[in-house]
Amino acid sequence: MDVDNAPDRLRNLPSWLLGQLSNEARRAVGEVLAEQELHRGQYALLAALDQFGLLSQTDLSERSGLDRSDIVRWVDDLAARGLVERTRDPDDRRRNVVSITGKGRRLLTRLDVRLRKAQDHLLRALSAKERDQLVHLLGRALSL
Amino acid sequence: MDVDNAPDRLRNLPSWLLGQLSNEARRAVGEVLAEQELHRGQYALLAALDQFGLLSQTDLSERSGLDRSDIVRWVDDLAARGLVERTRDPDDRRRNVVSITGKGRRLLTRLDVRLRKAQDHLLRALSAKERDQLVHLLGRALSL
DNA sequence: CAAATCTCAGCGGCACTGAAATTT
DNA sequence: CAAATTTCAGTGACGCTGAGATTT
Repeated sequence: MDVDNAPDRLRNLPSWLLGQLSNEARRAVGEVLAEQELHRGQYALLAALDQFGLLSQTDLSERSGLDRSDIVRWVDDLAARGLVERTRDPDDRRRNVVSITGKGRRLLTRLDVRLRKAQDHLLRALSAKERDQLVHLLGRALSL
Repeated sequence: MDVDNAPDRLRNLPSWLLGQLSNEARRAVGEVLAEQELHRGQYALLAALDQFGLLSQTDLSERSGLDRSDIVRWVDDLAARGLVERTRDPDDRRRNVVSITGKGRRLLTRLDVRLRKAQDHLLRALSAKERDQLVHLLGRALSL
């Protein structure tokens, strides 16, 4: 995509720019994750479980930005593959307690380098400093 | 979404940040466009036609970032509503020539203020200067 | 009872693919 | 013939909704 071809109304529209770059990002990350037969949502779940330990599915939703409904499906699949474990919370039997397994952790670690490379390539038109700026601005825009 | 709840692997992953903010942007813009019964892709087409005049559908795809296949569907609908016109190019009968109508132009203009407001609200956590920085960085990242 | 949590079925927007049809 | 353009049918990932079941 060369943004210079786009009309001014789109070139100056943050939401359009975000959408275009987000599409490229989705494809780039998707290719890396596909090597491990992971979807992006599943990666988000593993990342949250690795850092925060035991989580209910509601907590998982908050941490990962995924919808409660999709959590169910992703966890089903991850559990079937031995990457996470799901059990009823004995203290509050409405809740599920989800945790990552060693196998899941190793998978996460294995992905780190490949994902960082994909990000660098996605943002190859920016300097390292500019990439940091972008991450910072996106984070601020989302912190409400 | 509060990015602070997210694990570090996601908080520092440009593609995840882009996806999250892009989701918010899609919803915000979608609500504005829905008032005029427009989809985002249709807005992109109108914006390109308004600025560049007559375009083939292949050109429209390059200008708008939409897939060739979706162009067909959107133009079908826009033409049925009298917002654009589609005719065979007499000089090269493989091509369609698409143009915007007066009605289409007026619709575009009517949307400008509402869309700008929606963008401002989407990025309300950022200062005006930071918004410009963000647009600048996104544009650079897409210019390859 | 109300509220919280999970589950399940399904919808709609959207990016994309592959193949056919037409024309150059 | 090969290449370009449009058209068409369909797929898959994804965000999301609404309703039901269970438990507190």
